[in-house]
Amino acid sequence: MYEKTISSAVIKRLPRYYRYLGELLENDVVRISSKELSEKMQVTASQIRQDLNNFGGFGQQGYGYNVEYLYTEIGKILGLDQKYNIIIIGAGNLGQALANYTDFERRGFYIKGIFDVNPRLIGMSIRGVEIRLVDELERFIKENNVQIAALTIPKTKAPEVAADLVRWGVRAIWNFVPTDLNLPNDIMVENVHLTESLMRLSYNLKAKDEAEAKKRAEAVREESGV
Amino acid sequence: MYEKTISSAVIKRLPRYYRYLGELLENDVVRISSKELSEKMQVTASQIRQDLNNFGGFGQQGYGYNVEYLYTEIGKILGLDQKYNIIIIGAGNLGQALANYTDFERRGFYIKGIFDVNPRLIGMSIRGVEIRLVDELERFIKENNVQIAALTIPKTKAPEVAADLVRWGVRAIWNFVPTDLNLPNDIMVENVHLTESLMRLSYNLKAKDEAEAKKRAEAVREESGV
DNA sequence: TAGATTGTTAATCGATTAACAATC
DNA sequence: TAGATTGTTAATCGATTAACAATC
Repeated sequence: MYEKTISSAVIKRLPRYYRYLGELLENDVVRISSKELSEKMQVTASQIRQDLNNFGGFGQQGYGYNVEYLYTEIGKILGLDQKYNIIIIGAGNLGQALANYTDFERRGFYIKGIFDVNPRLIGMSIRGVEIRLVDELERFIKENNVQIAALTIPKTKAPEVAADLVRWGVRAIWNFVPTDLNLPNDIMVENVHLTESLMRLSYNLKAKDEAEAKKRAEAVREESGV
Repeated sequence: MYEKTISSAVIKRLPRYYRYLGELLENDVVRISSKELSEKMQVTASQIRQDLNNFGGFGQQGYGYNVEYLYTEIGKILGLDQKYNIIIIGAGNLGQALANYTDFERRGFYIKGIFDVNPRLIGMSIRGVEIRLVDELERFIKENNVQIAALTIPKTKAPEVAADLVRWGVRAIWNFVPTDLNLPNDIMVENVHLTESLMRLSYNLKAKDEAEAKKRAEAVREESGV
């Protein structure tokens, strides 16, 4: 029996559907058609129906989708009906910012520990979560059923630390380090590369400037007679 | 004359090429073929050549690509030969973490100001950059040629603040707020949605668990005779 | 010159959109 | 029942990969 795997383009869109449905729910909207939703989200209705039907038929002909039901179902698909224990490796600015972000818990992601190599930070705690020395990692991961590790450490240390984490039982890495981690295939890696994100912005700014400069140059050429 | 616009799939890959080439450069590698690079980066050589040829012929038949030259050229394409002034709106944990991140300056992104509504924070400074009251935004943007604003404020305020920023001259928004900003087409928006990123991780964890459970179930069925 | 590797055209693959029968 | 809207198949579009002539 063959297992159809869902394309990553579809997975990327699911959280956005989830967000829009959550907002509709907050506004007490009971039902919505793919057409209405498509107008709000600026995608095609066809795409919404195709995407959802990868997972099942959640709608009803002639009616559309029940907002609450669809919201719950997408939540399940995304695994938000489960709880995940997270640790943060690296208690620098970004690590601390993540630890302070309260939104994750609402979705079932619980930050259980923060680790650093700097002994000065040890004992401090952020929102009740203690900062510990990395020496404790192995024991902590095993004892606390840690599934996800957020990596916010310097680039040079990242490959080694990531390999350790995996060896000790972590199944997914949320990687904020600007490098590619080469880990076994069954380990999930989700990259958040902030500098790359900024570069895309600057590309677009520059491309826009160049397009405008070109347009201006053409206008001048035309004026000066052809 | 017709202006070919580069697909966003290509743009997304450019920073990664840039990163790999930077590392090669650090290791004093002088030349590289698309084939060698493709093996390092785990993409096809064909894709590398296609991507680059959107912007020009940077290589040489029989030789490959000069690492330093290609690095510099991709930098120019990404607009990294220019300087950008950034402000951060929202001096919470994430805003402060961004302000502390020194890597951005290396790429030409200069954080010029941090703004908040909380008067208690005013006067504090992070790496020499003062936190100011949002009242000063309009004047500051105009006087400092600010092109990019990083948005790290609560969701409820985001649409209004974004509209103001654009009105006062900001051309690009680096949006950390979990919402879609509806801004004029000529304003660049780059989203960093951390919760969505975590959701993709949890999707993958769950999908993997389910696939394994299924496999186990099948194994049992076979054992019990068919 | 011979070998290597690009730049580019053609073929393939996958994702998006359109269309419509099924059905609530 | 008639109208609306889904689920799904077919058509289109775009992106990736393969192939190879050009050329260093």
